[in-house]
Amino acid sequence: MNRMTLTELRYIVAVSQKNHFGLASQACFVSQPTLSIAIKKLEGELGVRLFERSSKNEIRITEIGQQVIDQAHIVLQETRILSEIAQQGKDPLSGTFKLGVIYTIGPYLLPSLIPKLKKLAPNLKLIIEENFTINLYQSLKQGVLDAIIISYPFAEPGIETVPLYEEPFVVALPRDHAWNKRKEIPPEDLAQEDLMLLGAGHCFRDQVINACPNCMLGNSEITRSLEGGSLETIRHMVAAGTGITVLPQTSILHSYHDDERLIDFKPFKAPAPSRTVAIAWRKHYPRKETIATIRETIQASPLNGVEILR
Amino acid sequence: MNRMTLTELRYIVAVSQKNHFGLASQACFVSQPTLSIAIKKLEGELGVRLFERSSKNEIRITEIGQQVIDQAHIVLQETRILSEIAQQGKDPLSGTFKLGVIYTIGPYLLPSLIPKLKKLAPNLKLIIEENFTINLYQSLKQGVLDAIIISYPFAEPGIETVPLYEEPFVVALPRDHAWNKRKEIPPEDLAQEDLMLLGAGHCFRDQVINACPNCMLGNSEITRSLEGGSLETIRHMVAAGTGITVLPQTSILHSYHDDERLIDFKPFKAPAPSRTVAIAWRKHYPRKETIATIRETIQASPLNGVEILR
DNA sequence: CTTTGTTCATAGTTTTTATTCATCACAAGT
DNA sequence: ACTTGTGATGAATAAAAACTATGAACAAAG
Repeated sequence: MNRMTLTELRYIVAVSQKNHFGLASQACFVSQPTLSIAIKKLEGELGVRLFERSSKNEIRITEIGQQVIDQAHIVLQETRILSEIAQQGKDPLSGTFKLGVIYTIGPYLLPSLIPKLKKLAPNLKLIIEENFTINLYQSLKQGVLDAIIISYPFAEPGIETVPLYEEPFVVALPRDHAWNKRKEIPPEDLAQEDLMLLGAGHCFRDQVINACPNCMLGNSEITRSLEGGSLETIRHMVAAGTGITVLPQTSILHSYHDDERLIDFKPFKAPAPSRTVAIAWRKHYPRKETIATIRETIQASPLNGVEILR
Repeated sequence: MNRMTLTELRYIVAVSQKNHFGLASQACFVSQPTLSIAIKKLEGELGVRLFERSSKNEIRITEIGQQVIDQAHIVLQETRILSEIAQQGKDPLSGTFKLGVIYTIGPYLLPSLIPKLKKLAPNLKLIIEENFTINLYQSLKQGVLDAIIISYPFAEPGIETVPLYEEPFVVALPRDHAWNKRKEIPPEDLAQEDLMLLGAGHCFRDQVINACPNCMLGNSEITRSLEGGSLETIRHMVAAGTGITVLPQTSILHSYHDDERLIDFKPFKAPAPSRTVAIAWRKHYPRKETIATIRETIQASPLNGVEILR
């Protein structure tokens, strides 16, 4: 079982154009016998004579030969299109890229990242999903997402990560809070206060709990009613004087609204608790250059108060 | 410069369907390394990664890979169509066949031949051209016609002929002609009469002149005015008593009209002059079977009074 | 009637490509 | 650690495609 070849199709097209085996073979950069044999083989496979050869004078294309050559043109045209498709796909900054970001990073990172990427890679269609780490990981593993931006610790088999930056946590107090004269807050002091945290599932919640011993002892009803809320919601509640919270440094950049005047941000006492933000992808993901571009874009002009990690 | 292969396209389509190199290789009846290497080569040529391989679990198709595979489907589909076209063209009794016939044979041969061929080869589209031998020959040589039916002598370089049948000439007299009691006419007697002949260009004219010595001595004005006429026109004139003529035997079969009663047909004295009707084609013409069918059809039920030649 | 030139076909050989078998490296589960 | 399933790799082999040289057919010119 021997099948027809694109080369053979190129040969018969050349013969049909030159009306001459010798000239056609030159046009194909092969010797004349090569072309003769290839066409003979193709004719044998198809079971039809494509050309009428007369010693002198020109070649004549048979009726069926003309139909076959017309179709060969179509086949070759489609292969050319295939090459073009691949050619366009070569650009790592083209096509669609699906990026997942956890809830507690997205609102602070994306507003600056997306316009920069759009400028740097106008042909890259970026699709963003915000979700919990666990859901992003599932989507990444299944191939629904191309990369995700999460917070350490994050180590999964078959997934590679690179840290992007480290951002310290800060304490957010109402202006009239008793601590508003303090320069810095030791993490263990938070145990005394009504600390509002995000619901379960947010890794930021766990990180804060880890960083601040016993802070969950005074676990109030307010905290429970915050399940499903966002950091922004909690910030509003701080402004309203409901309690205090811990926020990532980068969220302060977004405090250009009214809350700003009603909230005091206090750094933690060194060593301040912090989180490491990283980008993760499947180990065998083929478009690593695209990820590198995103990574560089984030690190080239980092958000305020974070430390770039290389 | 190394080009993509249809086999490679079949491989990537198989992998996309099986999501598994091993299974795909089985589906293609090759070993797994064969398939791996072929795909690697194709990816190298296209400059894009088509599949994301993870050791465990299934293969994932990249975004660009999916586009390439979609296009590969199209290419393969078009090659299948090409094969089908060739398959249909295999039937020698399909397609178009252009047959040329000289003026003095067409009207007598074609009325019986065409229906027979239509029944025998319903898929064969027959196109008929009637013309002088010289014009038919030109068209045959140029490939405009596939075969021609002519009268001997006919020998041209690059053209093959096979005789079909031999038909005697007969003399056509008005009923009231002086010769109407004679059983047969010696060719040389025609010199005495007002013989009407076709115009120059008709080979039948030359054949009659050759067969009947001196018949052109009494070359009348009538004969000259017949330039451009047909045998049927001349026959009408015989019926009208204008003169006598020589006709091929097969034309009598068509004398079912009124002229019949007004014309006497007399055979020539043996050896009666005759013409050999033959079919001719280019030596390298590829559809010889089609010609054989036409030839057999003509010879299977010959016209009245002709002798089949093999 | 031979010679010459053109053209495609064929033979024999070489080079290139495709394929195979055996084995490796890797990651997941057990 | 061991086993299993996966694709990749290396060396050897089979298959194909390619080339050079030559042949056969034939038309045109001497």
